[in-house]
Amino acid sequence: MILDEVKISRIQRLIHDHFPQITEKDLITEIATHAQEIKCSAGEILMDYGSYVKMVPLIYKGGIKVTREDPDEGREIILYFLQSGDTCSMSFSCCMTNKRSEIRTEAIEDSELLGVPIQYVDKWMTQYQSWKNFVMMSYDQRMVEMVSSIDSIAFEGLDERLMKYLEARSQVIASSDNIIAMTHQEIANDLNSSREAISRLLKKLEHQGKVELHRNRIILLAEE
DNA sequence: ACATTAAGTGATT
DNA sequence: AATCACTTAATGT
Repeated sequence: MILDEVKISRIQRLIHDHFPQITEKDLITEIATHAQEIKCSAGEILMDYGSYVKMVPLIYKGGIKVTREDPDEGREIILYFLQSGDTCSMSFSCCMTNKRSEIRTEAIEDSELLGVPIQYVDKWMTQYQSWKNFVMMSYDQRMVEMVSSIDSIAFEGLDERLMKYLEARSQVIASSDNIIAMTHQEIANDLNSSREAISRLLKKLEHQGKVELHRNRIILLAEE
């Protein structure tokens, strides 16, 4: 079918543009043939705590936040953000071991991704060097982020965590100009803190000239 | 003009 | 630093 060929070459381009680590031509063709194009809009939950994972996502557009949740009293804490070029490492370990998801992933803006069925994820590991590298690299990257995330929680004050959060957030969102469209309450939820605390810290950051505050939106000002 | 919701503030623990 | 109670301000109808 001509349509299929169009689809395949489109996906090949996507991989080429967003996943330069993946190099083998055969591999790219395989991804293009077997992967599913998935689109989701902001706010959609892609994977929830307890659900089985049957796809590994290759994100090429948008932003996704990965959170851990306390089942009692819906407290939530950010683990990391995913954006174009990223994949969810947790999904590897989940689908390899056929365990339920320990995390929740939620689109924070309209996102697009390629879903690779798990049987191929496994198969390509032994077959393609660059796939193996890609998987290992993303594991490594995520581990580093997790460790630094744990550091922030354990050793840093809320103020530093907030600043990091804002920076991470503005990176993920393809912001026209560092505008973060969120309420203080939403940020507080992500950081497992209270709205008032966030408001006060944001005020401090504003006095330091690091942000500009408006209703429903925070503008991150460039550092000197 | 009014209601609703976001944000700011002070006091309490 | 969390929570409460309250005020002030922005926004939608």
